[in-house]
Amino acid sequence: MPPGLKDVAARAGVSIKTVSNVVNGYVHVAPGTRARVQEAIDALGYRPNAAARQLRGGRSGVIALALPELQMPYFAELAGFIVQAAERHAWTVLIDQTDGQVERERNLVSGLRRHAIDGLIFSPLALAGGDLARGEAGTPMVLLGERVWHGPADHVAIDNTAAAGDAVRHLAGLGRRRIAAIGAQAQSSAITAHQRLAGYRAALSECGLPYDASLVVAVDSFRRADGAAAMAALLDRADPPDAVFCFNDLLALGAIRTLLDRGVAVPDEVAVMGFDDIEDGRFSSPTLSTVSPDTARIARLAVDLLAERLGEDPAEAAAPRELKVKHTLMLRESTLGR
Amino acid sequence: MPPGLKDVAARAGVSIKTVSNVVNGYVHVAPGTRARVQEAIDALGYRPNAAARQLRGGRSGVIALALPELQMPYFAELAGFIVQAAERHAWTVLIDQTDGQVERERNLVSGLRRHAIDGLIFSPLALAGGDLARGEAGTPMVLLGERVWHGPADHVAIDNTAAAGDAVRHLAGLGRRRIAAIGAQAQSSAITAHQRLAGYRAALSECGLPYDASLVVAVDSFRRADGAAAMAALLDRADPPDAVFCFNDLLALGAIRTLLDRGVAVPDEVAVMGFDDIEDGRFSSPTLSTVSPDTARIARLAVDLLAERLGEDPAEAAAPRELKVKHTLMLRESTLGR
DNA sequence: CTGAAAGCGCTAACAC
DNA sequence: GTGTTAGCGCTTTCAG
Repeated sequence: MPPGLKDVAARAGVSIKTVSNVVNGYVHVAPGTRARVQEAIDALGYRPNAAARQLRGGRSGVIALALPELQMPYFAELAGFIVQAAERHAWTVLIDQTDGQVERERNLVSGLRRHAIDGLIFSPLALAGGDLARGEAGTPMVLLGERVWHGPADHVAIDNTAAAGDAVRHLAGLGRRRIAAIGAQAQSSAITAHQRLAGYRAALSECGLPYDASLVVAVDSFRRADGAAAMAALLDRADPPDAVFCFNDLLALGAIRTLLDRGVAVPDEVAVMGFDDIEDGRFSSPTLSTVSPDTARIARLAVDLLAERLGEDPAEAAAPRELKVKHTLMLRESTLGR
Repeated sequence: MPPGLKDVAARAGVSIKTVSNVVNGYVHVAPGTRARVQEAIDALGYRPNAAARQLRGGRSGVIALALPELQMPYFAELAGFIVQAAERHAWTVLIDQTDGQVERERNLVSGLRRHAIDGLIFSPLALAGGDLARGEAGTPMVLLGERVWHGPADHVAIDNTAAAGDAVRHLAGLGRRRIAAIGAQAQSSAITAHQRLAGYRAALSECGLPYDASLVVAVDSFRRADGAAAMAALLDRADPPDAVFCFNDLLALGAIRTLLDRGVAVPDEVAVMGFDDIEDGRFSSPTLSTVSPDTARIARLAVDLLAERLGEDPAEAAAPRELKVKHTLMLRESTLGR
């Protein structure tokens, strides 16, 4: 049985309140008393009981981060940055993996969680906006990605459509004319894929290039293997593309692998762009040109938004806010050559 | 103010205990009563208060996972597997990043945490065994990696020394004679690096190859950039190696990048082995030969060990257990060629 | 099968 | 400056 406040109080010969004061760094404690209490604390190895504190005070000091899967480098990097940012607010981060399943995402958002959290940062994959109109009761949430959600949630995102457009314009600027896209998704709920596809189409027409639906390859998930398979399908065509825009870096890395396997030169014969700017792409061969979303900044903003919400009077809460984060193009060997 | 048990009780016209029974799935509740209570629960949107539950029952349903950094793919993959395994026990996982700093690792282990957890899975990097003799009071811990810890902690690990030896023997079996090592560490606390180095040396002598200290390159951390720099140093020598064993995959991928940059053929001129078998290595060019530790199994075992500890009577706790997990060699292009 | 009441460890009024 | 006391929301004896 771990020692409680009253054990410490007994040993120090003071009241429980005085111990509490010392523990919480209250100012008005006589130095002698403080010392005696501290001694007792150390001797007994006293640690405040987090559950009791929370029951009383209402806050757990824990925020949840819900994301599809830590195994995907982009989300792992994001999670790392979130944990770092949370530290500055003395928060600990709890991880919920949704595997991109609608059901699990729904549960999270509707507050069906077993554990007390002060806030939620949510990176949805499959979340259909409509059926989730009623937000989680009480706990503030910030959404990563475009606003597909019509509850009282803040969100921070880059402009996916514009970013995808930039990538395609870069490819077109290189003189590429048959630009394929890898990463379309069947389910209409895959908002990210839809936005990137929209950007791709917009940029194409803007550059005076025809839209050829057969150059758009759908994938089941955004993994290397999917990218590799999609690229193989593209190469099997009579008229293969001279460039590919992949909706994330993993797809691009998989595509490059297929290209090199088949002896196709990158970028000479086929240029490749990715999206996310994960570490892998900076050391792959060839290094990967990609859209860089400044993930560290996204993480910091998300955590800070949560902090603001927790600081404000719930009665006069500000309206949901949307923060746009700038993206940049990282141009490397997979489009520029060496 | 969220509704409590008593609100539900009032609405259903029963006592607080009956509601509690329904919530906890007690058997002996009259069907009619149950229905009425359930109706009230739904109407009010009642959710049990986790803090109060824990205060009463003692368990939080949360385990902590302490690791150096989610940004490193191996740890991200590990974390993903741990979260998955924890789900099967209805646990949520809370992440603590130590950045490999001794101070932070020490704090974690000595129980200086703000949040209530039922157990801890700890992947130490810099932890010096000696100064940490007294384990965390109460909460069970399982250590990932060799036993450098002399408190009451279980641990699960692969045999690093043997695994490193296997890697080097593979290289020697290919006819390589000047086998370098990248990943030695200055601090004596870096146990993993030491074990892999020991395996390297043992295998070398076993194969009748001389040990040349100048072929062992130390690094600050196990990142791609470090591997790239180390490889560059190796290539600048008068007599560069014909093979490199890197202490993890990131170092290996960095090394390969340098090799290709300099026009050195892999594996023809220099063969490269890594360690960890992260996803990246399966799609890199060339694909990476590596030691595969079966991370999913490690994660599952770690969580199950924790579960056992939590299930047992603390009075008659079993002695600390050590679980060895088998490793395998994944041989790919970076040593075998295409 | 259901109700009443005690108390988990802590904090915050409020006395002294 | 320090002590007393009343709950936070829940589970759990113990009665009925």
